[in-house]
Amino acid sequence: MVHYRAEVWSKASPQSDGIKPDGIEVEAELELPGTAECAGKAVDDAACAYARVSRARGRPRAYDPGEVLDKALKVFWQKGFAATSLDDLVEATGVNRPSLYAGFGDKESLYLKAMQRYRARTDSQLDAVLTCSGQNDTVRSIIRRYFDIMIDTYTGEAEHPLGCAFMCTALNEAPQHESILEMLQNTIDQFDIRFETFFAQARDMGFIRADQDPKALSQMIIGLTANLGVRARAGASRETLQDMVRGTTALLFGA
Amino acid sequence: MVHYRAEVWSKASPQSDGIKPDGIEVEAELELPGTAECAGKAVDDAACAYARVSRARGRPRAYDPGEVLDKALKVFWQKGFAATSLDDLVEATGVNRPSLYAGFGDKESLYLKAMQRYRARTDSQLDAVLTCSGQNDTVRSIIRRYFDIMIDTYTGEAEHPLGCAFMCTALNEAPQHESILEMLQNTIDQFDIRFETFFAQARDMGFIRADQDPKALSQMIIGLTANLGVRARAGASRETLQDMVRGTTALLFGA
DNA sequence: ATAATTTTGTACTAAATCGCACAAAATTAG
DNA sequence: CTAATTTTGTGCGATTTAGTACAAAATTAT
Repeated sequence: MVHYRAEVWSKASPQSDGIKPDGIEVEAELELPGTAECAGKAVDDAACAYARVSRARGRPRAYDPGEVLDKALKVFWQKGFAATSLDDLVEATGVNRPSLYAGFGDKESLYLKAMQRYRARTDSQLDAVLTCSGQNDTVRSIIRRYFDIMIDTYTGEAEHPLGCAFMCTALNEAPQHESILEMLQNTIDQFDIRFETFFAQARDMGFIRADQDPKALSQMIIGLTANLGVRARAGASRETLQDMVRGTTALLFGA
Repeated sequence: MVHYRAEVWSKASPQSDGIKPDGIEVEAELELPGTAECAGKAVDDAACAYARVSRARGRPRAYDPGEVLDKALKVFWQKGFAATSLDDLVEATGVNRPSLYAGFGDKESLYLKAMQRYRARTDSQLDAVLTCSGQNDTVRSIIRRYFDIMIDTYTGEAEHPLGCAFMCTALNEAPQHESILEMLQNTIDQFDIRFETFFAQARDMGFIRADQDPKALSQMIIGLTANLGVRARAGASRETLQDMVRGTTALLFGA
């Protein structure tokens, strides 16, 4: 897959000829897979009028950044941040050391990027499931589908289940790495917002009892999620986790 | 504090003169703080008739093993297992490297011992609180006292709260260290037993509704505990955590 | 006192680790 | 075709790390 690069610069200098005036800083660079046309369209869609899309000059990258992040994530998820060496990452990604640095920064930066990808993936999965569209779905069935996704994530792929990547690796590093702490806080905040919104909606639509506080429900679901994420890493089987979900959601939302 | 050592051996060779017959293996060694008499009494209390209690020969230890484990725990709790170096431990404990090895084994073994101490401390705190003695206490008040203890543990001592030591450090290492995984599983199992027993009792005594499954309730409480342990490490204040407990316990057990 | 025993503390070794220097390779621009 | 640019890949250097060897120190046993 060939990649194209879009340089985006300030709208204060309106030129659409694709030539950046001197003295104007490039504000962002985007990696765009596919053909030049498709890359250009992506830039249009993003309403970046003052951008230049072109095949990057110089020797082309031999790796796909997304794939590399996925491979790096696997290693971090398994071994944790501190115990993962750059040699591990070089071996797992197939990208040599200076290229990793050039492409992703140091180990901490690479870890953050890999975790962002993990989060983005989960987020988009949850976006698809966690909306109270009304009608056929009950809150209980929606929440159970949510837990199905999380159980999949926590037990999937590897021979041994790896649990929740955030709890299992980021928690460990939080006191020593400010940036990781921030990412962790941010992730928790997003989770809170997601569920509080969901349950507030559900209550407004009459799907849960009025005495069930959305914030408290939210904390219960997030707590159960944490519980699943921990137990998966401790070796609990998918079935065990599913049983947990059955019992607890019955308690909260009725059998 | 001077320490005494009790050698205990097989009851198959009944001699109470304190002299171990040749060919009989020493079965256990106990460290006993205090005077020789007090050490002897401890052995009596433990019904170890065939034991010899004496001041250990050779140069006496310059450190108290329990204090050293506490100091080591602090470091592991803060930095995690992998990122804690032996130099860190030497500095924190004041015990030099070969003495650490002689006294506690390698880093993994020291970590396990420190965590066992953490667990033992929590266990004894919970033993004192988590019994359904009936009468004045409601399940809700007992559970809230339980959460008070956990919040204390998760936010106490250090300037920045360190969260749950098991979730924050052992989870990270579980896939790479069989012994840590086992300890983690064991800890989870004990928690399950503790709460399932408690809620089963509570239900038998009519303190909770018959439709509230003890296993499900247990999972909810453990999940909330996990939630607290995570958020503490992410920087949540004691008050925030207490609010969480108020809301969720009200949801489960009534306001 | 002297021997036996155990812990302490210094100093060391071998291996691992992070991050980078530098030349070669691959591509675009002119 | 030549210059400019960017990535690749080998290899290295400085530092950190886990674990240990060994002599000195402190104590008990005889």
